[in-house]
Amino acid sequence: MTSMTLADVAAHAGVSTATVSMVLRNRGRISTATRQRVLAAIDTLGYVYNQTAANLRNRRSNQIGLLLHDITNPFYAEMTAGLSQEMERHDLMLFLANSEESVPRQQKFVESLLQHSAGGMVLCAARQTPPLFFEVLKRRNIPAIMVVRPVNDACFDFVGTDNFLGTQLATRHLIAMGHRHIAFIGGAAASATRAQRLGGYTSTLLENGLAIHPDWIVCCDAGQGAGREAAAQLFRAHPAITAALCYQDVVALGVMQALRALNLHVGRDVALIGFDDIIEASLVEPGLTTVSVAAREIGRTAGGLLFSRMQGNDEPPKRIILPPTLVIRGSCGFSG
Amino acid sequence: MTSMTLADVAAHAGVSTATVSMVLRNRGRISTATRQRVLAAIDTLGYVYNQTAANLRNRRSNQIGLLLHDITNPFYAEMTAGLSQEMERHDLMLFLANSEESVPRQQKFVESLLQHSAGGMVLCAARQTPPLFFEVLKRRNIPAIMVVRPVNDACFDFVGTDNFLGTQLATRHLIAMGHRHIAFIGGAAASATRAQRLGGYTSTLLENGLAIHPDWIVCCDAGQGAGREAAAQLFRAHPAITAALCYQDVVALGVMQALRALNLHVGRDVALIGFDDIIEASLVEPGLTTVSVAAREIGRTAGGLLFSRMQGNDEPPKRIILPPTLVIRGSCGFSG
DNA sequence: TTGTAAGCGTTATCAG
DNA sequence: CTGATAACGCTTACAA
Repeated sequence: MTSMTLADVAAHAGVSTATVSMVLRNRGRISTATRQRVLAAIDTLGYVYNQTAANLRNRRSNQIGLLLHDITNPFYAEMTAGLSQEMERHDLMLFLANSEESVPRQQKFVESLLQHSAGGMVLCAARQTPPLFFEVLKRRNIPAIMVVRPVNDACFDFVGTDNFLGTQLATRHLIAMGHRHIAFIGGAAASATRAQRLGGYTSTLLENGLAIHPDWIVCCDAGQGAGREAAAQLFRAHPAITAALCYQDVVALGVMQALRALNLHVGRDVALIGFDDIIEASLVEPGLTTVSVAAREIGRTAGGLLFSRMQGNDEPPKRIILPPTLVIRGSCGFSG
Repeated sequence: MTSMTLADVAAHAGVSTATVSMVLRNRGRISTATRQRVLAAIDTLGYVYNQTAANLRNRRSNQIGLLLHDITNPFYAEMTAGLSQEMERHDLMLFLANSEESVPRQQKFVESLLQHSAGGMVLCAARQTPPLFFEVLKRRNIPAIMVVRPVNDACFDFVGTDNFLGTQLATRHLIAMGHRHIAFIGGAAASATRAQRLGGYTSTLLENGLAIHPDWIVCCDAGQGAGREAAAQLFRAHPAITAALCYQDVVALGVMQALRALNLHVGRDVALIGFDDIIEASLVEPGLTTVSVAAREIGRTAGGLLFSRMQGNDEPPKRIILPPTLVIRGSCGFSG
């Protein structure tokens, strides 16, 4: 099966390549008669459209890139599903790269996207990304949407959630449940997102006349194991703590393990709230109360925005902040 | 910044386009002097290689596709990370699609891959995929590796785990713990994977002189709720059962709930084993003993094999089966 | 070692 | 409504 070209189809149908191209793309006026002939020819020849040639000719491709740092994190997996769905609606192909926080890998991926004349990209940039990266990207003026992790550069569109409000909601809930000794576990010290979440927590404590104990605020990596370690230390050192707000659900899951090992019953002895609302949050026993950021929705929204940019939407850069909601399950106990 | 071409670089460096192309690809003999000049020109002009043009000319692209049915499933996310890593090592771009078990979506993705002259693909096909799909794929002779879900067609490479061995290990463990009344819960009746897992279970029973009770073998959907329902019925109808092997961890989690409702203590009154080793398996109380498959490794292996096929490796189709291991936690109690 | 030039398969412009 | 034809930017014989 030596591959057929537009010219072969044209010959077979007795028309020109221009006509075939127009039929394929529903452009221009083509009589129903010739359209039928062309379609028939395509069918009998088993013709496969060559998107590469079209992309070359158009100087732009129908490919977009998604850069993540950890596809293994359920939150990002969920977001990816949302984006993928949206991309498919628009007949766009999705390139995926997993930087694992490596700046060179990220750099290389973006360069590849440029080499492929990608129509745009959705980025959740690695933490150590140098400002120059964004400068260069800007100059290329290819649509780029930042997600989840905001960038100190108002030139880029951003889709994310309101971290501050999220932890405010969570902290208020814990206080309403009667807790006065609330810890904050997780996140990387240098993370801007963490700063916001921490802000929602501390400000709510202060608003309610509660003291802030720096010792009750600990960082840890985004993993179950890290959460477990951190919590084990924390709760041993500070038995007064009766509730914890976790930077992420995965951390909260680790904290649950640690508490169990300490013979503390989550939902009765200690209240726990996570952030992200990953699937696992509803599966564990007791269910994890958590701040839901609609990961899938972030993906869909970013996809929609990117598509509109690719269509030429040149409104000023937007920051779309999806409101978080508190999903209440059993991990904080139940109020009367 | 109107984009530069190879010709621009050539002009700037005072050489021909052929020379520039060779420098770019490290082909042919180029004197160090001209190579320097070319590289300098590339640098000063800010030239970006046009991979699309190259792909058109080569009639083949450096793009490969990954089709999954659910990227949201931690198992597949992990596998994706492994594949992505491997692809990057070989400078291949990864297209991702999430079929969500939709045959049309899957079909469309594969067609897109063909239109993009993809170099190959890794597929975990939707469950309802018609045989014709594979027939057509075969005729295109583009390298395609099947993962996780085997296909009734020896023409394709396959990378997956040894389901049979997995349940053998699990069943042996239960027998070694003294169980003689072992049920099998979960999976879809038509699933080939289930057939294999069931085979490991039944053959091990027979090997050990134990009878097979068809009534103790039940299907259910891949969800906690389904597992709970199935188990509730099963254990009420057959109180003699002292152990259950579950098709998946998620099912096992549901079974745990059902047992709890029946006031049966997992790990003491009833032993339970799952399959997959998802995160939750380590979180529940007691921890779920389960068969673990190295998801990331499956991704890496599939990537390596695909790459070798793209390089022209034309050995007969392979079936690479990665061995599962039994992860022992508390759900079967502890021996001596 | 390097240059010339003919494609790769599509799209768009301009005639007819 | 349809046809002829020149790009798009790179690769690769074949020449020099």
